[in-house]
Amino acid sequence: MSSLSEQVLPLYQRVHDAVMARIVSGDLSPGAMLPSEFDLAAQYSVSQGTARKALSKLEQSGLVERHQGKGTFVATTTPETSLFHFFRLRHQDGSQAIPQPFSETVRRRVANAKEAQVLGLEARSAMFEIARVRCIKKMPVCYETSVLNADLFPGLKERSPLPNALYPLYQRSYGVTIVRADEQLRALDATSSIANMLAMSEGAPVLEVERRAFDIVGRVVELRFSFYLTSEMHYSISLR
Amino acid sequence: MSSLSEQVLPLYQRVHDAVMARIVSGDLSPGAMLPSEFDLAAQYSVSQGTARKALSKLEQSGLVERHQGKGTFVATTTPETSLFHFFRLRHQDGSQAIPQPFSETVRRRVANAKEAQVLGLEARSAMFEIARVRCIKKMPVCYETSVLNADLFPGLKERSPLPNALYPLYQRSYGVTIVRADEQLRALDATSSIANMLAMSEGAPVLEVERRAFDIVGRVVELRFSFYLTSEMHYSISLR
DNA sequence: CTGATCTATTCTTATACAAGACCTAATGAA
DNA sequence: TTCATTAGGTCTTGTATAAGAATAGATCAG
Repeated sequence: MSSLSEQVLPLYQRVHDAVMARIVSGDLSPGAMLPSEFDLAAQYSVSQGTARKALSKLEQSGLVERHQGKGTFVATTTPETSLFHFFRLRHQDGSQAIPQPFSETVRRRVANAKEAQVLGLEARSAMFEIARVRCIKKMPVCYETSVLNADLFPGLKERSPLPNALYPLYQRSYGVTIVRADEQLRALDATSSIANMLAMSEGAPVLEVERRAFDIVGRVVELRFSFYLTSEMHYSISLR
Repeated sequence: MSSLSEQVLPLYQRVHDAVMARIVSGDLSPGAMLPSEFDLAAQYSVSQGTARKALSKLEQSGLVERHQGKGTFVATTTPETSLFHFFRLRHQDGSQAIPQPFSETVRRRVANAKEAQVLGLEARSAMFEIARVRCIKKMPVCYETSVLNADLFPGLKERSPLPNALYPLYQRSYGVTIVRADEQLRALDATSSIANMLAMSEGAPVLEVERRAFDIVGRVVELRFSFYLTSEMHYSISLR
């Protein structure tokens, strides 16, 4: 009766925490089926209703999906929606714009001070930097650089060219599930190097997005800067 | 047994819908205490547990707040957080920037085609347009115009000058509770009129935000255009 | 004023049954 | 035989209810 989980937490909360731990540790990987309510109840010596409440909480937080008659499964896709949940670019008519990678370079280098601080690492830790230009209908619309802790993503450089959507790769190949992204947006005049890459004139307005991407346990695992051309497109978000 | 609510919906769902209807209609106004789980159960001839499930759903959607030992109350504040939940401007250090209204004009006019369509109204309906410049430390940082259906907000013009945060006013004085806002962001070069109002040079980059604000029942009740100066500030969002 | 008690509330846990999905074996027609 | 259909059975989650615990606040005795 000494461990923290032996606190006076409600039963359903303890079951919830235990199952969550199994998911986070990778013991239950995305797509895997969880024990049924009755099995879970037996495992933890609680009633089916209590196990059910634990699973419902996991469902609410988007960690699992439940289907009547079938079972409960670890969510494969990032909570809300599809592959492109964190792609916020839309055409003027509101339909989703999915820019294709055009050029890509993956480098290994050491973190600068800001990167180390944001990612919670020692100064000068080893990092991967992914730089890409994305196009829609042959027109470059986005330049972005992502920085990742090299320790979390071994062999990433060798996987280049990387898939269009990076987060499913993080999840499938490295067990890192992105569930949240905090972003800071600014309007800037394009620097000459960015203007070059986006085939636009220097000094034209671009939308800069600085993103910190969080995984399930709340770590910042990616720092990303994106520069969007928003003359034909816009960046679409929803506040609640 | 003919009305729609007599469908085969689960009991808790019917109770949920009924209570929600009372809140939306204003019968239960923000801050008001709801019937207890047992009272509600008696009213609708269900068990306490079923009434409880209905209330839990309302709590999840942010419509009510529950406190053990005290009761259940209609949420006074907009779901998530405070007065300034939909104010996304932040200083570079991440702290919230709350710009003060500097100048304001409220006009009554007819809707143009786009406004009528977005707000779901007849063409040339009566509207209120609120135009404001907002400042931080005497420096103008934002110009915004909001367009509202005049029928929903009688006498709005006479209330000028309006408070800094408009949504609490909508809620308290007009029973309109904003729960969601969809936004489209673009980087633009400032037009001469905007540059004038923001005391900046024409052609400098500004962040344009086009917002549709939704109330509880999913109506678009406000169409707003904001233009932000993002040299000292940024627009901060969180995706999940 | 203080502390015990009472009352009204939500919260926790348990149980029973309903409904959906899926598999398998029986059935029957071609 | 072969194939499609059907009927049951079984495992799953969903719905409904009840009983008692925990909490907050008011009341009342001292």
